[in-house]
Amino acid sequence: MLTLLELLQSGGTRTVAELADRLGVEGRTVRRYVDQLIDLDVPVESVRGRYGGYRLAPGYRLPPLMLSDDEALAVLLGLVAGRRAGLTTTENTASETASAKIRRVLPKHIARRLDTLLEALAFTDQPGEFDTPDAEVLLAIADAVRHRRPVSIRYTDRDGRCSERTLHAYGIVAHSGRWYVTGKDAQIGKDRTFRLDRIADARTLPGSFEAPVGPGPAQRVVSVRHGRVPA
DNA sequence: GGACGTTGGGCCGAGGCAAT
DNA sequence: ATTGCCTCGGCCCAACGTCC
Repeated sequence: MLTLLELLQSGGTRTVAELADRLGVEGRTVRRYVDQLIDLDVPVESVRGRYGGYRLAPGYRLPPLMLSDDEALAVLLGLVAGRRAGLTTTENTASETASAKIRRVLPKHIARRLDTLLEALAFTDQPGEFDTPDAEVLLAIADAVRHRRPVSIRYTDRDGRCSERTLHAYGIVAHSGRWYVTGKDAQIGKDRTFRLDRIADARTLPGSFEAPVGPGPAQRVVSVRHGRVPA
């Protein structure tokens, strides 16, 4: 299947006969492999009729990923722990579907051991009900932090008041199951901390700003939570 | 519209492999 | 040794798209 995926990634539309020849299997087997790739959410498109064949949907360039048993286990446990700690985006669905995909291709003996571990595993913290941030917002702000570019955000505060703000974002912090962004509110000229799940939209703006001196983003958030910096 | 090339899907049998 | 499951190959027919 991975060899088939590599052939399709080389571009163009390829017939079953050509793929079967390259793989050294029968055409019927190629169609079965394609079915399995589609089951794994690989966007393989079929084109009927003369000059038809199989091809990958435009833009799909994810390489075949080979993980050892231990690596797959580590990724799954990380996803489980991240979900439990509230460190997910888009209402947990991306994390859950990623887990399901890896779980689906795990060897049976590893899957059994994983299930055994998850049954025995307990967390000392009580599960929280966290509002997860929008993935697009998270990525846009991360990009603004990295390139020191101002970012325009639409923010709803705890009282439900909505406002447009321009932020010089210093960094993103995950704390107690929530995501925060720290930075200078350009309108009032003061450092602020915003909960990411309360930001509905984020757009990077032209220009740049100087990196602040002093504590990092995490220390700034902790200061906010202890009331030493206006929130 | 018919011929042709191609995919889609069902069915069956052979062979490999693990469990019993 | 037997059984059950899975993969693969072969065959068939239907459906679809293109070409003449």
